[in-house]
Amino acid sequence: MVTPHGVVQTPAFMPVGTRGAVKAVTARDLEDLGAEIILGNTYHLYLKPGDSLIARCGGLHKFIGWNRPILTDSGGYQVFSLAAMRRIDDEGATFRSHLDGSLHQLTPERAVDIQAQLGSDIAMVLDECVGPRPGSDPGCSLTQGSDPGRSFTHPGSDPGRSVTHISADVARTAMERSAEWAQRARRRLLRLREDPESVPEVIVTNPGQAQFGIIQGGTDPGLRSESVQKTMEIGFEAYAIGGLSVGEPVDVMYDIVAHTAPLLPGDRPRYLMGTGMPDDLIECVARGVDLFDCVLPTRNARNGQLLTSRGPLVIKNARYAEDMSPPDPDCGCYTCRHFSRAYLRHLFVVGEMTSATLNSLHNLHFYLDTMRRIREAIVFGSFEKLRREFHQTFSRRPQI
RNA sequence: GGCGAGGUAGCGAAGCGGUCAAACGCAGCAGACUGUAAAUCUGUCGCCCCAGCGGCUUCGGAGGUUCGAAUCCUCCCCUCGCCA
Repeated sequence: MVTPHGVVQTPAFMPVGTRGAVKAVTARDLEDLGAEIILGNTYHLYLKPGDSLIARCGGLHKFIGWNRPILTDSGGYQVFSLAAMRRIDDEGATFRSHLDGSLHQLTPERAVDIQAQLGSDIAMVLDECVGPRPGSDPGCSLTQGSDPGRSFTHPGSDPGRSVTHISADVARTAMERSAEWAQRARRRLLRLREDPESVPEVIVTNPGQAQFGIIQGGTDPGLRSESVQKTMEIGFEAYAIGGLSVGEPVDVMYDIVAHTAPLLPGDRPRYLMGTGMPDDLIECVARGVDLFDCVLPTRNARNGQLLTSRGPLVIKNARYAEDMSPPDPDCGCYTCRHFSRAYLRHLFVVGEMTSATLNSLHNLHFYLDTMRRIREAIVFGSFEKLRREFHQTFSRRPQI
């Protein structure tokens, strides 16, 4: 995949740096780990420090000291994850800021403008992501929403662990609206490309920015097909599969990927948004995916879970208190080369910041190395063997 | 030696006649986490078990009052503070 800031080998994994930083690690760490592209978030960077500020500072790459490719998500995921504090209508999404409670409207056009100012190499269109997890009442809150001014839940409240079904209605509405929004986003970007003077309030900091459309449609293959058709009619540099890994059973996710990916152009990267566990990566590569991002390696690292060649390892468990072996004996990362489980457990238990850093370095290494191995296996014809290996190591998690 | 305050589960700390195996916090133990409101959240947390509105032993110690005591009374032990 060729971008203004360099080439990305695919299949690729993008570490998530929502607010302009991959939590707990430095840009140099990421370079050393071999990360070729990272992800940033429109919604978060718009709220702080603001896209205009970043534009005035020369764009996101310069601002964060990362000169390799960046993909920015549109804020579509926040439409989903902040369900309790936003309202959606055809125009766009109105958010109650999670930082200070202020109201903000994110429209498809605005999401394009913000990303133009950020100057990422790949901009995502604003979409409406739906799934079983966040909304307390997904069946209706997705479209109606209550007044975002009053419905304020606190981070700790964790509203939606319970899995409910996404009604076909809701999935269709979200899919159709996403397609409308995609159309508007494309129109906006083309205008910025062709006649930037006509939009003086936007500083385009990366003229070579690509724009990806996003396929929605929930867990219904028919809706997915429709979404592919509508989105490809508009025409984007490439396409992403959204609305998965949002609480549905993993097998359903696999099936939808298997259905959807082959419908997308084979000569363009197919991006599966927000996935997944290590075995999900290889399973979805097998189904045609080229690009991934996921907070799992970094978040789980901070929460004490290491992903290793032997499977998940919860470093905080008491059994590692005096275990002087490395987290993963087969891993060559900085953490595994230098530190023991006993020490890493201690760092976690006492809450040292280094814990987050060392755990994150390991997990990111594991993810990036997994992608390297997948690429090699494809070239050398050992893909199925590698796939079996991952399947055995990360055997199916129990489904709800 | 005198006066005062207090001794509750690993620690801190509520409770002051029944609904108390005892709130809450911490520590401990386990789990969750998938386009990051997350260095977060959830469960568990006296002992036993066939895990139940189950059994057993608890609230410094010993007696007592009461149908019933962590809660009331008596004596004792021990901490801390002030004064000698």
